[in-house]
Amino acid sequence: MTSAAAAARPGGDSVSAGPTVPVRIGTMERSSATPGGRTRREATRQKLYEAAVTLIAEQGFSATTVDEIAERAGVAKGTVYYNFASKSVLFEELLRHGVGLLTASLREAAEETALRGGNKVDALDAMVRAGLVFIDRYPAFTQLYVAELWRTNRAWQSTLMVVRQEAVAVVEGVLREGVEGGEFSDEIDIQLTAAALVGMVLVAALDWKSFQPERSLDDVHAALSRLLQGRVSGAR
Amino acid sequence: MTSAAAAARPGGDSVSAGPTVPVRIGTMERSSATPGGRTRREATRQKLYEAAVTLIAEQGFSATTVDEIAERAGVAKGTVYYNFASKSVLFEELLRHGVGLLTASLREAAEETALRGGNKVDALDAMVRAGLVFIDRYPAFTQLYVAELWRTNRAWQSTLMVVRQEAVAVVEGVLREGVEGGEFSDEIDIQLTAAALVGMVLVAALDWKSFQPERSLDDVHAALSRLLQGRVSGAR
DNA sequence: GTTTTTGCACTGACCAGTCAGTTCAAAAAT
DNA sequence: ATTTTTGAACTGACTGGTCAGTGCAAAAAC
Repeated sequence: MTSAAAAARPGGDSVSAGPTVPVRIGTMERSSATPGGRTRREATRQKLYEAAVTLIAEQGFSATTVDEIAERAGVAKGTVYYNFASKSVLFEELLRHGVGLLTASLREAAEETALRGGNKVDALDAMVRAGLVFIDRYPAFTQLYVAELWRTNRAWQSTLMVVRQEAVAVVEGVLREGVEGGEFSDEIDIQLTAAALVGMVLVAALDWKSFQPERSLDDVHAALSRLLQGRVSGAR
Repeated sequence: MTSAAAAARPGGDSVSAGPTVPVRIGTMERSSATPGGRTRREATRQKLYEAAVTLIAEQGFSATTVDEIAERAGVAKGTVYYNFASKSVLFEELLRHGVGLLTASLREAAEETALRGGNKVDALDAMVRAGLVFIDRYPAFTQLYVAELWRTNRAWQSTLMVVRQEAVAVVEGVLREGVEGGEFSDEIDIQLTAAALVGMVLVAALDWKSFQPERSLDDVHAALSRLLQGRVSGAR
């Protein structure tokens, strides 16, 4: 209710006034570090992310209840609201968190290839692999992300767009450098090609996880590499 | 049947017991053929499909209410339940309807290419175009389909799998024929490659519709053709 | 002693599905 | 030709249940 006002008001009257729901904690908090180095709070949030991501991937956002999330995370419902302002906010931060991991991973793959003196096709290939590794590790997140990406009229729409662009931009960057360096035709449509490549990996990987989960990552990677490098047409 | 309804009824009840809710009518009913040739019922169902597809694409299944669907279709809520057993059933039949259209379109593209004596790459290219045409015409359906495809634990899961397989099988068929005829390497992974191709078109097309809607279909098709035929690497 | 979590009762909005009743055009009866 | 009947199609107020979010005192963790 008036939690916003209470949160905005700095301490002072700690008599009976304050539920003081801290919606957002500062990064430099002095909150005691646990043996693990993380704050207790962070650990709880992580548990909630993990619970939410699988449930929402399976059922969708609206069909997943806060009670379910709390139960699977093994915490009380009140704890969810102590840590997140609302169900939507929990979801939004989960999206940011997840795509952040992916983007970092893609970027690292591209940079590492460059350092090793690989060409742009190598970089693309490394990013395909990084994408597969990510999806292999976080299949539920991927599922949920795909399900939400092209929706409209949702609260977290803008968050999603920002975060999507960060990830796709990494691919576009490699394509652009490839064109500038003469390795790729300058007639390619960078934006559309980037989207198509992402789609290729995304859908192939989801197909892999859904229908042929026994196959190895290397195996799947090899099949996609072949397609990427145009080694499909032409027998042998 | 609960006693509540009977208790609330003031009197003068009808003789026969049955409320007789006809969920499904026989095809040879005396259902009046309207001027359009379609039955009234069919027209109503079509309106409901159209209303449901956009709403669910925007908001998702659970977040879309039956009241909303009825309102947008311009019918009363009861009419929805007169025509469909439940909200899920409406959605399920909508899925079947839509994917049926896509599958037919893909099949036609492949067959027509074969008739014209085209090779398998031509067939693939024609199917890419057919996919784009479909998405161009039914963007909301596509959106909704992608959002639901990899979910688990949902009532319509099995329906979706069946219908997905029908569509993907068309692509797999062309790839298989291509391998058998020596046009494609026999080392390609048919299932995974088909999924990747579908993903390429799907994601590129959704990107097109979402972020560059002003571009023409031909333009987008050209970009994907280039990628499909491996004309990306290699300057010029 | 401060922060975080718990447990649980509570509220109010919202929503899927129901059902008694209405409409109306075609069929049957007159 | 006119009236009556029929029943598929449709209507919308209503119900029973669900769920996001609240409030708070006490416990646990730090």
